[in-house]
Amino acid sequence: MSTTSTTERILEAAIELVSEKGYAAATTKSIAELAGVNEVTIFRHFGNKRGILKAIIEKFSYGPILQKTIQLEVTYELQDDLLLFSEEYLRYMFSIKDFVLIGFREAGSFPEIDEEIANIPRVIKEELMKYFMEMQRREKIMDIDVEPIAMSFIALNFGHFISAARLGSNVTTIDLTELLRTSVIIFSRGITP
Amino acid sequence: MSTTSTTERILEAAIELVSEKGYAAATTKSIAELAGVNEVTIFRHFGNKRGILKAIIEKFSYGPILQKTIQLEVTYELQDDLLLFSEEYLRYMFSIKDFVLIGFREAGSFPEIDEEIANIPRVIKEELMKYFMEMQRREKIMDIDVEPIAMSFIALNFGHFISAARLGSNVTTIDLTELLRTSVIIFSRGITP
DNA sequence: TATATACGCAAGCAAGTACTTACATTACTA
DNA sequence: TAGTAATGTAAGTACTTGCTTGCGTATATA
Repeated sequence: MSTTSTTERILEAAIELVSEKGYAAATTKSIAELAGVNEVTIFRHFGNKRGILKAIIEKFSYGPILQKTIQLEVTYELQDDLLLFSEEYLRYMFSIKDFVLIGFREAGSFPEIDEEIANIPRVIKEELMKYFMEMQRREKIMDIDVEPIAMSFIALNFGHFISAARLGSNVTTIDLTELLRTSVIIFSRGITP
Repeated sequence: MSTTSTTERILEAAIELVSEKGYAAATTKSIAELAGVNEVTIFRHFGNKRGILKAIIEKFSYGPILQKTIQLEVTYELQDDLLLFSEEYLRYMFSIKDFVLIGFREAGSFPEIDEEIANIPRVIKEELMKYFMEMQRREKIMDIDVEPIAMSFIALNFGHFISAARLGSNVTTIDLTELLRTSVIIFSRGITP
């Protein structure tokens, strides 16, 4: 037997299958098979199929990780800070990539997921706005409403994430770090007074 | 009876249900019901369930991608052009929103969709690159590789689209046109020499 | 040693699903 | 008016799916 707990193995299998095929198409039988567990064991652990997804949501919605991720060491050098943020953001998003995918897929049938997914940009927006306001105080960026600035920067990074995660090299062969560098340069110049 | 053809009514119902619940959860019975058609009629028209989705893919892949705006209405005033492009892009994306959603959901089971979805940014990228190169010739934007510039601008707009389409007002209450204006201003300044 | 806990295995059930077949009905067309 | 194409209706089939039940087995703990 493997070292990880049964519950954990079932969850991992479920995450993989649901993110790949969707909730309905990921049968309890296939999940059990991938987890190397008898199908009955799933029901003993989670009650019913919905229970698996509820457990997945709980597992990922452990928010503090996100909070920690964005609180980086700021130097108040605009370009450096934004690049660091972008890199950290993408690292985080890739670490929860499967969950984001599940979120986009099953939001209709599981409203709780929508809640969690929407929470990510909300938290990030607040943090970014604080940073931009401080930068305005130091007169290092333009003096306009910081919320659309923050939203735009998030949109930019999120766009890169989806592009890399779902389209891969189907659209461009430029690697992600290179793309990030360019877009951060553009954005920094764009909000510098 | 309604004026639209039976085939069309079935397709519309299928698009609505599949984009909302996913392919597996959208049963032929429910599609028939929504279309106001007997279930058997579906099989007479499309052979089997997969046939419906194939028809959906074909229906969308024949539509032109953006097309008109970029080539015809450019003024070579950077900010004006980019804003016009952004608005047109979002209008287009919203018009095929359901299809994009289906694409993200069922790409795993229907590789043909992935092909079509990836085609959208690819075509747009080419168009944008041409424009940026012309702008470089006119010395109106910085002289760096145009591909990452184009990719960044697409990422930015795509991010706004997803944000508006899936998160709605859960993250920000600023309306989309306002957001677009700010992000275009930032981007324009960012690539101006 | 005795008992509880966790899991596997086999069988099965009720409900749903995609899909078929056979026949009746309507509407348009030659 | 006769015939053809498109749809509805009814019934059914083969299969899958989530879930349950009953029982046997291994491991750990008291």
